[in-house]
Amino acid sequence: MASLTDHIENHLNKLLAISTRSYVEIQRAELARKFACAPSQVNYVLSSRFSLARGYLVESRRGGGGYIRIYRIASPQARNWAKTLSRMDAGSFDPVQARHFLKRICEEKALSQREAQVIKTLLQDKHYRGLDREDKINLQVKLFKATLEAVLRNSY
Amino acid sequence: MASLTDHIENHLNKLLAISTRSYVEIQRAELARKFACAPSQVNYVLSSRFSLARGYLVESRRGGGGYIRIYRIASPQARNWAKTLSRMDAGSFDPVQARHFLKRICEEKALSQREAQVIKTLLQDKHYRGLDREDKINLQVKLFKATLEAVLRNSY
DNA sequence: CCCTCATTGACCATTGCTGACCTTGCTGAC
DNA sequence: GTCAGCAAGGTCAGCAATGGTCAATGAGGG
Repeated sequence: MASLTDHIENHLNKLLAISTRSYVEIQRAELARKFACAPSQVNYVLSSRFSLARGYLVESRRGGGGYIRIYRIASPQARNWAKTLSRMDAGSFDPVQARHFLKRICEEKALSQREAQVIKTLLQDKHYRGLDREDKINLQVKLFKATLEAVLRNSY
Repeated sequence: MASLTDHIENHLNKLLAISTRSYVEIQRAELARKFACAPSQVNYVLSSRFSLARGYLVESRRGGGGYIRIYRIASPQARNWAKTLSRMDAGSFDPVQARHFLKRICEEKALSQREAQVIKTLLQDKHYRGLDREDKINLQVKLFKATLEAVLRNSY
């Protein structure tokens, strides 16, 4: 069911695709008018669909002549994923960010759709019902890291 | 005596039959309205008639613009694995057999080496240290099944 | 009379959307 | 220079729109 958020996401992705630069520049109010929604809806789309973990960078300026720029950032190399992975621990782990990370390396072609799907499954809280929060997070981190490392090991 | 459940099952099967895709997409509330029943009745139909054991997969999303998708697993072979999977539970689960199962579907080219590697990783006991034996087995079963379901869902 | 399958409702979780209020940058009057 | 005023964009709490779970209850068939 394509929601408004989905439509706006699509629109922005199209703009990015046809842009000759590495970014696309929009005006929040104008975009809101085009989709007949509240301006803050644009912020919602940006934060839920164009986050850093998904490989985008958003930059903006307020005031007269203000704008919002959305950059598609260049792909990190495989060794950087390892670094990112190693930085993850129970303390800072966030399943949402982890999912974004998966989507990202999937887009980089380092992971197939199916592989991503499999690993994403491990991040679903429902499988860990009955455990306390700490055990759950701990397992999610461990399995997430272990499985990704297994994949990356096998890609050479 | 055709029960409400039977009627809904029939309806969904018709939709599946005429669908051009490998799945049908519905909205729980809407379907409940059409059959004048409680929304949770739909969940009952899904779990009792469109289970993995019967060769179906169900995927859903909550929130505004949410949906429920029902997939019919296309290949008879895959339906067979699904049945095997659905029979696995904490009582009978055995990591050794699970590995054999992986090996088999790997040989049948339904699973890549890398995918198998990922799933094998989560069968390793070492990740579950600190949990009681029962919790461990429980998690291994759940994750094993859930990840393989993810593969099935993506094998079209 | 039981036992199993079917139904329901109360309560919960997740995602999307909006409006009220806040912050920042610019420009012009004085 | 500085202060008022307008023109952006930012934040966040809260409501809306979905679907999920589970325990209690009902209905039929043996």
